[in-house]
Amino acid sequence: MLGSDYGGQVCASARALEVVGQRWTLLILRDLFLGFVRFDDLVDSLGVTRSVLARRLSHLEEHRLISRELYQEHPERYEYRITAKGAELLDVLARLLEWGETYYPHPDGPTRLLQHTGCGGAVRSLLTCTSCGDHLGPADVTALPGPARAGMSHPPTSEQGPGLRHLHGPRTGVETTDEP
Amino acid sequence: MLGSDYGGQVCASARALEVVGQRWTLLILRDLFLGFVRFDDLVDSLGVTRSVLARRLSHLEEHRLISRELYQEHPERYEYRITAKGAELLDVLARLLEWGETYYPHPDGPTRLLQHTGCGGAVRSLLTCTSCGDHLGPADVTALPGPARAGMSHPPTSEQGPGLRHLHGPRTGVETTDEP
DNA sequence: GACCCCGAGTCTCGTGACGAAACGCACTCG
DNA sequence: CGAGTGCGTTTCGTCACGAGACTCGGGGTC
Repeated sequence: MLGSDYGGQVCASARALEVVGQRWTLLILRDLFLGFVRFDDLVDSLGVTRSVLARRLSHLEEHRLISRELYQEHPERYEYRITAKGAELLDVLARLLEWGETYYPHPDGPTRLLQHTGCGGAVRSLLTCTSCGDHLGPADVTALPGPARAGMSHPPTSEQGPGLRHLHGPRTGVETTDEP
Repeated sequence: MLGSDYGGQVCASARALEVVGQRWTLLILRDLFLGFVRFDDLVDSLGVTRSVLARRLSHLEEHRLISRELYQEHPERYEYRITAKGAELLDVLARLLEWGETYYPHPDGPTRLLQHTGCGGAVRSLLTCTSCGDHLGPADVTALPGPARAGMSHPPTSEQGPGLRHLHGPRTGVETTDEP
């Protein structure tokens, strides 16, 4: 499953998902961040098949989200490091982690915490307005077509345009059906 | 289910990806946010197969990330709305969008912009320290095992622990190999 | 040298998810 | 009555994945 081609899509999130949207890819980056940097460590930690892992690693390297570093010659052995480009996806993982902890919590409590290395505080990924600096909820955000999208497809049944107006207020709690 | 099983993983991001990690799922949520809320609109907008779309929608509804709303009786017709639970993944999409625009830009410029509905400013997803309030880069963050992970697997080759110490400084530019 | 161990992939094979496109259904409209 | 609409479902071939054996280069021990 999870091929990587999303056809003629113009939206940048589709292009991002063509690179990191395949099965295991994001989890591999998470593990690299956690310090699992060698092939067999990744296999053990993730439970991914060796063949799939090899494919993903070379794909990630091709796109320069990771780099291979020699850590031993005779037998040549490489470990994998996240590049800056790859590291910028950490926010995505952080948000996914928060979301998972919220709606599918582990019975014994959180499994991972992110900490600000400097001050030791907890780290969250927040939607932030670069103009007024406020932290926003999903309902405070409107999507606009950018320049590259002049006259392209827009929602047909425009009785509800872009946005989430049926959810009201920031960090809304409506229908917050937490479930096991 | 549906090939989305990430085995015995304890980490919450794996659990999150079991729900939204399948092909098309995140893009479906994006389109719902943009206002494509009916079946055929989604098919046209995404280019996804009808059968796959139907599977994804019912999976998303099962997990209460979306809800079906009757918009016409005789023939019963439903449209799909994002719930608050689903809307909280908007951050993930926002970050993915930014990342895609940065590293795989469309020749004609950005394709989507996110705007603060209140003040009109641009919206970004930022790692934020809840204690000191700073905005952080990936290299400023350390991952800690939480309570549910007492004595579980940690990186074996601990010569590099969790974190990204080989990238230095916030929002580092090292190796920022932008490429076509 | 004989033997086993290690880490990092590669190969083979069976299953199952996906893509394409036709089909079914319930209802409206002319 | 026949055509059109909106929403799925079915069928079928292909391709990606999971499981696990296998290869390869080299080290350690005796």
